Amino acid sequence: MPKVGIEPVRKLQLIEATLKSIEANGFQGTTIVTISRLAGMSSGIISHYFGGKQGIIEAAVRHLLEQLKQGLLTRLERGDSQNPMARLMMIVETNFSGFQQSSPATTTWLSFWGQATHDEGLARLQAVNNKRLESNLRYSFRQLITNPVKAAEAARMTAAMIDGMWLRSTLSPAQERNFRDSERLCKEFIHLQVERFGSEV
Amino acid sequence: MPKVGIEPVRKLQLIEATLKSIEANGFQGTTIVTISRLAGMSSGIISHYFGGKQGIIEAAVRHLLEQLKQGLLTRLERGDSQNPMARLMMIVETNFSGFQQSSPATTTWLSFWGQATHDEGLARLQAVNNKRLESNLRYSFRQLITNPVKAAEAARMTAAMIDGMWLRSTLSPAQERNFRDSERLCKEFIHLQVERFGSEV
Amino acid sequence: MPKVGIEPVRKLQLIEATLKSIEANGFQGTTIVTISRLAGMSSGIISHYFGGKQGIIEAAVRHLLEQLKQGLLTRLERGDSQNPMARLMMIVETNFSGFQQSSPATTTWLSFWGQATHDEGLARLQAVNNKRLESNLRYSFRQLITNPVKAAEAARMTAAMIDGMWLRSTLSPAQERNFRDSERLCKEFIHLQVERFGSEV
Amino acid sequence: MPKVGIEPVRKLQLIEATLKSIEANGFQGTTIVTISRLAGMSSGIISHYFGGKQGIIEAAVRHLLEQLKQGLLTRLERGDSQNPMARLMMIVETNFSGFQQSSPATTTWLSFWGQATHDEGLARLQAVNNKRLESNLRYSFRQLITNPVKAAEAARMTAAMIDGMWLRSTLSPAQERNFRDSERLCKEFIHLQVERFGSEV
DNA sequence: GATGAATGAGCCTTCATTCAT
DNA sequence: AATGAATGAAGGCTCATTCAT
Repeated sequence: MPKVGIEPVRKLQLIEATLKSIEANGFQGTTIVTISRLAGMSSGIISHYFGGKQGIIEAAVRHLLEQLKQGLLTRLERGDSQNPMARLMMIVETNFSGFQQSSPATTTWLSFWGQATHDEGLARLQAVNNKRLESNLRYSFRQLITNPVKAAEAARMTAAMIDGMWLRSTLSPAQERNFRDSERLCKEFIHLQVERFGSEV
Repeated sequence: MPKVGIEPVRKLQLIEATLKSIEANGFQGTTIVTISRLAGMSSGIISHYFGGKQGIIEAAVRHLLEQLKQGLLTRLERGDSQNPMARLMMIVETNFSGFQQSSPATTTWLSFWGQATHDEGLARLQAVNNKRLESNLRYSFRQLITNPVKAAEAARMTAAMIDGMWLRSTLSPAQERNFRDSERLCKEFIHLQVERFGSEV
Repeated sequence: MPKVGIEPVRKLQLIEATLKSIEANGFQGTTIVTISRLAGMSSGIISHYFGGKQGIIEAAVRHLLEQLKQGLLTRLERGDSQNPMARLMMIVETNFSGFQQSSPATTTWLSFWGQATHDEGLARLQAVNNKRLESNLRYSFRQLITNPVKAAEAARMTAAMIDGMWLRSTLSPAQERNFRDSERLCKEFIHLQVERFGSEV
Repeated sequence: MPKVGIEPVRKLQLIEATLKSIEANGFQGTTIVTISRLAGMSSGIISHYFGGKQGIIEAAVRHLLEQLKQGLLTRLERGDSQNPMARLMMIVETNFSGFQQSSPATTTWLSFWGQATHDEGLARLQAVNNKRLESNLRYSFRQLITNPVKAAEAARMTAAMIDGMWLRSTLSPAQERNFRDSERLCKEFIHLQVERFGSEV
């Protein structure tokens, strides 16, 4: 009798081990062995399930992106997704939520980004994610700012500020990180934009 | 006759070769051999002068940081460094100037950042640079915004927006990069902050 | 009810899959997996039935040798096996018959030979086969050539020519292979030997 | 001061180690490690000088082919190369000379042949060698046998007999190998051909 | 009997480092 | 001071074998 459904389980275990390893050892320090050891499995299993190291790395990125996507969807379901300003706040919160669980994902993301410029597959995933954030923001800004050019610019600036806050926090010494403040400032920036340009109707 | 000062020349040539190699081959694709070949020297020379690969990488980062620092100093000397708003504009311009010379430095920076979270030496250098940008901005904002908390927040937001714009541009497909717009939006954000909080005196 | 005789069937299917795989992927490219997949069975079955990869390879060689042996027997039954010259022709035809069915066996044989010098089991099988060909030829030559030394030498030379023609054809580019000619020349050589030494009675 | 000419020396040492390893361990059993250990060097040296395992294997084959070629040239210089029959004898002797030095080359050749069917580079080298033998034989046969078709066939048959004798000897148990006899029979075959068809002028 | 998930030894390759010259 | 030949540890990958089911 075949163990039905063992494959998805193993894959998830290995992806989580990959993220742990990148957090602990960095992107360069992460090898087939560090991953498989963290997962409590043999080294051969990775090629078995993902075709190779490249495969599991991309799978791990997709996993993180999916989590981010689901995080926003969950927030939208719970809250007042019809209210544009509330939706903007949810977007910000979603993008900072990864920080609340210590710095695991943080380091991982940056490692991926650093790799993306020289890795076709990762670059594409990254580009999709970047566009999604900006387009999500633009959608709501347009409901608050009549001038479409201003709305688009507000979205672009907000996206940049979110990423910038996130990047600078990640690169700061641990004790100086203040994600709460970062999140607050991003939200204030959104309010500022809407106050300034929202009345230009 | 001692060949006075031959060492600094060699070192500079090697650092420039390092940056060229990272631009051409990526961080991973850069090896002792690719660097030394680009510099027209032997592979052993790198350990000789920098103690190892790690050494030349850090030296290259220091070189880029120094260039950034000098870029601002040069602009301040040429322009009206007494005018706070003019000085803020110069800071923005300096941080986007790297882009004007194609994407060499761009890729390099991101590679370094990705590496920094797991590299003591790089992390320290990066932290120093991050603080300098924010403190430079804060110094001028304080002359324009009376409320010191607001001035500090404006500096932090501006720094984040600069880095975020830079990051997103770097990760975007080449044809979509628009550094001019990025620079303009950062400047507009500064004006917006000053308009909004500058009159609160 | 015991499934009598299921094992021989499985074994034959696996041996045929082995030959197919060697033909398609080469000796090196043939793995437990390529074989078992071609046979539509699990990879574990091979160790189960043959004790390991080595086992199924030897079984496949035995299978080919047996086919060769049966090929001659069939020809002898059909033809005039009492006529020494006719029997010699049949031996030649049998040894070239493998070629008529494309190049499958061809590649396989050479792979086995290359392996045989460092594989006890294969070497023994190979030696048996070589001796059989020569002794088969000698038996008929003795009925045509009185001098037993000359008969033995004729057998040895004929065997060498058959193998040599076969080898050179196999190693030639596909378009240059001419098995018909090879077979004809071997037959002519036999006639030449008999003409020359057969009358020495 | 660069060690001028060290490269050819190292390459030759490594090629000889490769042949030794194939003789001792077989083609499959020959690895980067077995070669480099036999050469008394590190494993990295092979990729350093030959670009990889494939590179050193092909270099080894070229080495053997070159030896064969030079063997014939040397014989032709020493003997009466103008005499067609003498030249034919030299060709036979050259092709059996490898045997005199124990069975090293013997095993190696067969390993290469077995590999050639699945290796582009080896196949080409092998084809060149095969053609050379046949064309060398044909050249002399034409001076002895007027009928060009018969001369070509004699060349083809002789080439096949040489290879076949060689192959069967290699695959025979050591004690049964009789290279002297093999060589003699090949020579007798040539005489037989010339006796039979040479007078057909 | 039969499966196929999992193992892990062994392979080739890369590359920072060393050191005799 | 400078070279570059040589090293060998470490990486990713393959694949015959094992074994719980």
